[in-house]
Amino acid sequence: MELEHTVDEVNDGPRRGQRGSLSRERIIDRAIEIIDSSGPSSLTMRRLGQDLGVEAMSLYRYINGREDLLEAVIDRLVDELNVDPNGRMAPLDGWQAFLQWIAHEVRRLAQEHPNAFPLIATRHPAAPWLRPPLRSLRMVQEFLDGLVARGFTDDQAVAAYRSFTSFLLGHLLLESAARGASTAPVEEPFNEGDADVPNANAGLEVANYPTLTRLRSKLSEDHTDAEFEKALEALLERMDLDLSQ
Amino acid sequence: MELEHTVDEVNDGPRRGQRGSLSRERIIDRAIEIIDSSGPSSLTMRRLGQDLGVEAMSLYRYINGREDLLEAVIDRLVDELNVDPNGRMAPLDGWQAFLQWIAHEVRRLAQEHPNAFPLIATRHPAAPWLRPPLRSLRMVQEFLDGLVARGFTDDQAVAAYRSFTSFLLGHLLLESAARGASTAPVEEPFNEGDADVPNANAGLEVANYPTLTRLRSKLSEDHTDAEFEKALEALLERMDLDLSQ
DNA sequence: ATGGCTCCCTTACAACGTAAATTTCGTGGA
DNA sequence: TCCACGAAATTTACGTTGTAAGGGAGCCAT
Repeated sequence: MELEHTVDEVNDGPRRGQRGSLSRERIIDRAIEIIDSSGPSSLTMRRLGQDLGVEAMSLYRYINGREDLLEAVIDRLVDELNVDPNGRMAPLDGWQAFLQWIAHEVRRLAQEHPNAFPLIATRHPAAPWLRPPLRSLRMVQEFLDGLVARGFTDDQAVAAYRSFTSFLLGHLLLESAARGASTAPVEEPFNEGDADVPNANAGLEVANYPTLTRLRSKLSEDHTDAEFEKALEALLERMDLDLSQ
Repeated sequence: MELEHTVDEVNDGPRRGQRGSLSRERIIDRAIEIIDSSGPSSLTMRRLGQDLGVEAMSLYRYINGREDLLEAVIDRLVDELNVDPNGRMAPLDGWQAFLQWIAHEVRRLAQEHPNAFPLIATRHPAAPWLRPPLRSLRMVQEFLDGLVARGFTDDQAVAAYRSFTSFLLGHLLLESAARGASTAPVEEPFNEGDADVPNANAGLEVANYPTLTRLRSKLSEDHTDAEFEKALEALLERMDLDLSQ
């Protein structure tokens, strides 16, 4: 292999190919870009190395293997969330505004990285009591602190953590699955036209289900924004009720 | 390879090793057992073949590749759900009882297959308007029919489908993640004691977060049952309110 | 110069999914 | 009884993956 690589390289990091061009940061960044553009299964050590102008094995000086890399990707994404709206929560807005802020922060993350969100949602966190998508120690600490500082008891804060994570996970995972399906180009190889009896494209099969045929267009409508806001409001109302009980 | 295989074989299907011992059914069954016991990543064509007393390539007569197998596994699991409580919904209980029934059906599935549920939850369904975990045409049809038959308008039924799936996904995915973590033996290889600076076991790191240390035991408590019921009731109440608005 | 870093590359291997060709075997007609 | 035939399972092989192990180039202080 010559100084200039034979394969096309995608991006120009700082000092491409030179010594010292690599760093854990740069590797993770690039990994996120790959996942964003074509899903986690397309993130290959060799492909990642090639994108960084380096051999695959070079990555192992900064990364403890592929699993470690995925963890690092998740941590990076989660860490860019700002749980505490006004730094060290000075003005202390109400807890509802606090939760609204967090919900929208996480939602923004899910929308910006629809292909990465399933990772955040389904990989086992470091501790078993951490619940995706609020799955970093710092985050959970700030979450609980934020609520306690706004009048929640310990038990109420913990209960809120549980319902809130369930809520976020359900809504955002389905949202990002929808977006991911349109974004990801090469995720599912899909059945190439096979002669045998594969379940043919669902488009034909749906004709056997009259109710589905009738409601198909309604089912395809996209009201995600409004639904998210509605459901979030409902959750907050319920929590308010539980608090004053 | 002699008549009796050299490797230990796990199970006794009908006519182990004989001709005709294989079938799509048996393959899928075995695949589910493997996933249940050690997670999807441990489901290997070679391992599956070996468990069935057969070479890996033999499976391809009945299955269209690994992706197809995973789809089949999901379909099988989802198909064993009985959406319609009293066959062809004769007595027509109220819609709340109807949704309660379904919720508990799906929850039972999630609890019986904690390692498989993430698959059901995150793999793209056949049509983009299908939302896990209610992701089969038959199921959604029966769901919508059930609600319409109980007085829902089309729009209300579709809206219910969306909130209901979000609810189920959020709660059950987190539940099964918790159970799966204790069940799955060999999923995450975990860092073996590395001399370098990997993020050490989270147990030490948690000391830096006072609120977490204080609430750790509370966070580890398991109230999943009560929480699920509570949240389900709250969802139904909200839907009731939306209906009468 | 020379030893010792750090950083990256080369080589190698086992495990994976699966295409293609081949063997094995139960079965029904001659 | 034999044999051909087709279905079922195996054999072989290839490309791709993650990664262990060791080698070598550049640089620095001695």
